[in-house]
Amino acid sequence: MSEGVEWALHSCLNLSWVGDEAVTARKLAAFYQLPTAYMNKQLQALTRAGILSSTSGPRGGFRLARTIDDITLLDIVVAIEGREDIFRCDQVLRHGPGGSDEVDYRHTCVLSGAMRKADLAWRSSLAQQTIADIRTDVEKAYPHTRDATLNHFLNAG
Amino acid sequence: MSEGVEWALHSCLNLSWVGDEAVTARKLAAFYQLPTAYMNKQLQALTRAGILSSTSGPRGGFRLARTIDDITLLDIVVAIEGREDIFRCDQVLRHGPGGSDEVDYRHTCVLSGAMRKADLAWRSSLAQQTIADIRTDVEKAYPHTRDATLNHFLNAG
DNA sequence: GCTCCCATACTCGGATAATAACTGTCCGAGTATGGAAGG
DNA sequence: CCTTCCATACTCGGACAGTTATTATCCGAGTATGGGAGC
Repeated sequence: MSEGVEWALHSCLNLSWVGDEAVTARKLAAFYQLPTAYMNKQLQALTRAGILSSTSGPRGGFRLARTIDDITLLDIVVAIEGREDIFRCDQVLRHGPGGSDEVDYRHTCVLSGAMRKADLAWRSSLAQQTIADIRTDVEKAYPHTRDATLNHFLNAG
Repeated sequence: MSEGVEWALHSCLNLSWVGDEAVTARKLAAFYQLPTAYMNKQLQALTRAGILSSTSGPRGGFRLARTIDDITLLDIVVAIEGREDIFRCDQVLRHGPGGSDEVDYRHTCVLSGAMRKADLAWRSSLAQQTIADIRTDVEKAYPHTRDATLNHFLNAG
């Protein structure tokens, strides 16, 4: 899985602390000493998915487009990685004896169904966790993080 | 995820029908019109994992090394893909403000934990399904498959 | 006829290229800013 | 002094290379087979 997911997750969390002010890709990347342009690429993906909104020009940047209650980990993963399942079924049964080009074996193959079941368990777990939940947990476990992050974005950089 | 997983899953199922006789990589690949040498590579991985046992020379090939009750989908996935999590945590917090090289953020980072939770749900689902279960389901849904497969391996090729 | 031996053909196994995906980078299109000119 | 305009600098956005992982292939090491020679 692409490492961009990790960047996106942390950036969304950071943006939730910053609040309404737009933050540039440069600042979000510098926070973790990551390449700016590539970080920008991930933020673009989040924007296309409707998780962030972007503003051009001076005082521009990215900000959250929705309430953090309404941003699940699955949303972010899908925005970066795409909608495809972890296990991709190439339908080898199609080329086996008695295989047909007109059957969608992703629906009939038992193994495909079994793997899909696991995929759904994964997605379900991700869909049940929102950025709001994560933020709450972080603030409970590491109370200083919020202010430290806020200061770093507003003062430095 | 590597397509080799799909090949491995179907091959294990097919081997469970064949029984005790060794089947060559050539035959297992030809069954789905797949490249022989690359199929061989996947079967090697399964052998290293202790799922299959291999025999060289004439009348050689691969056969199941364990009871199908004792082969889970997770075993096969791990044999092909390795033990790494779906989401790999590169510990970006390490390079953030206040980050330390001596902390393992895979254990402290809340986001990492959340992603790991989903990974575990996925693995748990895979671990609960054995090849025996799959075989039972296939034989119920498609009663002719077992004999058709057996005939194809014993007579043809 | 039976046993032993050997050449043979067949199989797996790991080392080696071709391809695709991910990672990283660059420059152009568009925009809010901030100052200068004019009223 | 206030308003309007414009040049400017800054931002995102998509198009372009470099690098790693996946896909595919090849040839050598080892082994059970099957026939032939010898007893």
